[in-house]
Amino acid sequence: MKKVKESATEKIILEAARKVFIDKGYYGARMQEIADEAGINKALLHYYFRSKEKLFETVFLEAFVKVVPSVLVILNSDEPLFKKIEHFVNNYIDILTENPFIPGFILYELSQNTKRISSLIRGTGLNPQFFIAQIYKEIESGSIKNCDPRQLIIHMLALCIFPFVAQPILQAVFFKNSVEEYRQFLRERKAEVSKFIIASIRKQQEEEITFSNPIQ
Amino acid sequence: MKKVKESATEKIILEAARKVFIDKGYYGARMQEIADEAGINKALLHYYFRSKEKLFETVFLEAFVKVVPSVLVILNSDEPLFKKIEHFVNNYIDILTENPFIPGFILYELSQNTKRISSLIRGTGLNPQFFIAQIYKEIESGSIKNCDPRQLIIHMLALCIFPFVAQPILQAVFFKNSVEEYRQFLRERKAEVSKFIIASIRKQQEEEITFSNPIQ
DNA sequence: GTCTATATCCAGATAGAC
DNA sequence: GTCTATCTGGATATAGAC
Repeated sequence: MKKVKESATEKIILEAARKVFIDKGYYGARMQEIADEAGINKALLHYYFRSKEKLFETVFLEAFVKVVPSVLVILNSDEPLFKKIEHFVNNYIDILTENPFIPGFILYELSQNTKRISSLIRGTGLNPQFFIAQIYKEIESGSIKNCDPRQLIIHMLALCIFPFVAQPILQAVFFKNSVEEYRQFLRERKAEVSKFIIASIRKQQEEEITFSNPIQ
Repeated sequence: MKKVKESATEKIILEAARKVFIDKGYYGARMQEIADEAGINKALLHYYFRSKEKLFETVFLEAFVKVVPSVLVILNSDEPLFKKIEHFVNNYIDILTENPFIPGFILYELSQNTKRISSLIRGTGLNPQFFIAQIYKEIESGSIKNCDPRQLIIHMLALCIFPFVAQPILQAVFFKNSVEEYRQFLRERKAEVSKFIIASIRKQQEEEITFSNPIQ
C-alpha cells in the first residue's frame, strides 16, 4: 500500500532481518544482531521500520506469501487429480528445499499469535473449495476410494512439510547428522511421496485410465 | 540424579512453567508470568530452580520424555507390521491429543538449540534399527512393496504429528476456527491414517494373510 | 541517510527480613 | 520456605550531530 520503491539499504535490512527472525523467532531475535548482520547500526533499523514489531510483520508476511499461496495455484489448476498431486508434491518440496526454515518459522509464529491468522487467510485468498470439489468428483466417478477430502489434503501437506519442520531431530536420528545425506533423502522423497499418496487412494478393482506418468 | 522427592511448591512451579514455556517458548516466556500462574513470586522460582535456563531444561526434558520415547516402545514391540502400524498411529494420536502443544514446542526449541539433540537421543535411547529391520523383512517376504524404511517411518510420523503442529492454520482454513470440529476431525483421523498407510504399502497381487483388524 | 550517545524500560537474578 | 525490595544487564527506542 505504501511501498513504491525499495532503497538498497531497505533491502539489505530486510535480508538481514529475514535471516535473524527466521533463525531465532520474534522474541529470540535482537535488533542489534539484525543491524550487525546488515552491516549498519540499530538506529537505521528504526529509521526504515519504526519498530521491531513492524519489521517483523514485513518479514513474516513475505515469508508467508513465498510459501503458502504458491501452493494454491497448483491445487486450483485444471489438471486431473493424480497428475496434480504429483505436480503439487514436486513443486512444494522444491520450494521448501529452497526455503527450509520457513515452515517452522510460520507455524511457530502463527501458534504464538493466533490473531494474525484470519487476516492472513483473507489477504491471500486461501480457499481449498475447488480442490475439495475435484476430489469429490473423483470419488463419485469411482477412480479413487471414498475419503474425506480434508483428510487427504492434510495428508499431502503433512508429508511435504513435516520433514522440514522436524529436520534437526530426523537428521540426527536417521542420518548421523549429515546435512548432505538429508538433502539426498529429500530429493528421493519427492518421487516417494506422490507414489505413496496415489497408491493409497487409487481404486484397483477396475482398471482406470489414470495419469500417473512421472512428468516433470 | 538428584530428585528424591518433589515438594508441593516445586510441583506447582513446574506445572506453571510447563504451561507458560509451552505456550510462549523460551524467549517469549517471562519468569513473572510463571510466578503469577503458580500464585507465588519470582524469588521462589530462583530458590527452587537456580535460573530460567535450569527451569526450562527441566520442563523441556519432561515434555520430550512424555511424547518421544513412548513411541519407541511400540515400534520395538514384537507385533506384525500392519498391526503395529495401527497400534502406533492410534496410540500416538491419542498421546498428542492429550498434549497437543508439545510437538510444536519440542520441534521449535530443538531447531533453536541444535546442541541439545545428540545428548537427548543418547539419553532416551532413540534407535529405529529394530523397526527398520522388520520393514526390510516384510519387503523380502513380499508382503509389502519395496521402499526405503526411513521414508516410511517419516511418513508415519508426519501423518500423526503434523496436524498438531499446524493446528492453528488448519483449523482456520478447514474448520472455521471451531475447536470442536477440529477435535472431531482428529478422532476420525486415527482410523484414516492407518488405513491410508497400509493401503499404500500393501502388495495386492498375491492375497496375503495380514493383520488389519482395527483392534484397539 | 547514517552515525554516536543516551533515555527508558523491563527482564532475570540476588539480598535480606520474616 | 516465602516474601519485598533492589541490583544489574541488556533490550528497544529516540535525540541530535554530521
